[in-house]
Parts: sequence; structure tokens; C-alpha cells
Amino acid sequence: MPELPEVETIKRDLEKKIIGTRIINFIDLWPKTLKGIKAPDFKKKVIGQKLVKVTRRAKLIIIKLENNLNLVFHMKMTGHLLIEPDTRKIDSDGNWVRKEGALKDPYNQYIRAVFWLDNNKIIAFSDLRKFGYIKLLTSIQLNLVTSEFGPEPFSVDFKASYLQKKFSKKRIAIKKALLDQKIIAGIGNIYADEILYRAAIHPETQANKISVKEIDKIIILTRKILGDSIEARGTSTSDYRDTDGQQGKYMNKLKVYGKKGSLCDKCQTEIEKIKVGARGTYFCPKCQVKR
DNA sequence: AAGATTGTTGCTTA
DNA sequence: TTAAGCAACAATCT
Repeated sequence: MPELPEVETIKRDLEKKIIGTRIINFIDLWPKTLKGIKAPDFKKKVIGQKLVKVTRRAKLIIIKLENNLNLVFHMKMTGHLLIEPDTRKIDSDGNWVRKEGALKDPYNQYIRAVFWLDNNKIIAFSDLRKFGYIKLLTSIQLNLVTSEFGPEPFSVDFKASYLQKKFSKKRIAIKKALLDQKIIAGIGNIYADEILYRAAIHPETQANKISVKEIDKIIILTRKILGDSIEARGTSTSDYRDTDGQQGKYMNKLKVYGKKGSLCDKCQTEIEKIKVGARGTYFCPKCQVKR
């Protein structure tokens, strides 16, 4: 799943590869990919525009255009933004195929939208499960969206006094609180489990029962884990790939996520899997004691 | 072959 | 007014 480290990796790659280029064409191969706008209207507003700036907020990628409109991408579970040489074409049946000599790409059949750029490259939005989307928003509309998110984990606003205030009002499981984008932006299922394991907190602990000391731990560990994962270019437990179609390397450093039955690093107890808020949740029953 | 998987939204209920 | 739970979305794998 693309969570903060994966989306941040994509954002940094895009910054290097596409800033200053111009969009010269667009096609949507799965109509629902464009949310809130139809392709003809979208094309009118986007074609000819220079890509001015790339930012990330929570799990959103935002590309600012010269005309002050913003391309907003959400990868959901299986989305990719692939930057490739322009070696693709549409065949007579309307199918999206590789031209001869194109890079090998296992996601060819899942491409939902394509932007052609004026540097002979394309941005291909691939998404196996079709949950991801592209929106075109004014800065005002974008602000309405991003202002709903809680603080970024690396911002100064993400601090103990803030989390104390938020958690004190919540009786939900701490894991659900970490996943709530209105409380903290960018954490998903993988990193929530990793943070709670390293903080030695049972994922079902009520958020309002988390101590001040534990809140300090959560803040430090969140930054440590997300930072390390960004350095490793993210986690590819299943579908995540960067703009070159390459996997991240943080999988090897995971302590609990996806590791049911393997032994805890700290105490050699078997890692267990339970459901918390309808999400698969991995933890060590000895290090993360229920209360 | 049903159930699990995932992030987010929108609805319902308390 | 707020909190919390759940269905829905989509497709694939077990």
C-alpha cells in the first residue's frame, strides 16, 4: 500500500523527472479514474500546461500547473505513477499496448490514464484495483481537501500536546486512531502496526488510555520508521512500485506486518494476527500486552 | 468458492 | 454535535 514513505518517494522522483515539462496529450482508459470531471473538459484545461511544482499531503500527490489548477492523484492500494519513454500506443481495438522495444512492464494491462509530456516521456497511471483517482482542483478546492487532514508527521504541529488532546477524546483502538487521517496524515496499515510494535503498545488499547510517555514514544518512532522507510524508498509487500516500476526495500526491515507465525525479534514469541477495525493487524502478544 | 485484502467516503445509529 | 461502526467501491489471490 502506498503510505507516506511510498508517496513521498514518488513525489521526489516526479520532482526530478517532470518539473518544467509540458503536457501535450492525455487519454483515460478507465473513465472512473477521473473524478468530478469528464475527459474532454479535463483535456481542455490540462493540455499545453507546464508542470510547475510537485507536493505531497498525506497520501496525495499534487502537481501544480501553470494555470494554477492542481492535478491530484490518490494511489489507494495498487496505484502507480510510471514515468517511461513514450513507447506505447493504442491498437485498432482501443487496447493499450506496448510499442516494440518498450521497457518490460508487468503493469501494462492495468494502465488507466496516460499523460504525454513534451520531453518524449509519459506519465502512466496504472491501478489494478481501480480505486485510485485523478482530480483537477483549483487551489481553493485543494485547500478544502488538505485542511481536513491532521498534521504531517515531520511537521512541528505533530507534537505531544496535540496528540494528547486528540487521543483524550477517543475511545477507539489506538491502531484506528493512527490510521485516522484527520488525526495524523499519511499512516496506513503497515506503518501503524510497525509503530505500535516498536512502542510496545497493544493495537486494541483505547486511545484515551495511552500515557504521555507512550505518546512521546509514538511521535519519535513514527518519525524514525517513516524516515527510514523513505530512505529505503518504501515498502513493496505487494503492489507498490516507484516511478521506474522498481520495488522499495523497507520490507526487509519490517518487524511485524505480514509476519504472522514468525518469531518476535525481542522475545522470540510468535507474531499473531487479529482484526482491528476490520483491518489485518500484526503484533507480538508478549511485547504488546493487552490492558 | 467464499472470504480476505486495502483506503476512503458516506450513511446509519447511538 | 460528535463518535463509532459498517457497507461500498474493485479485482485478485488463497
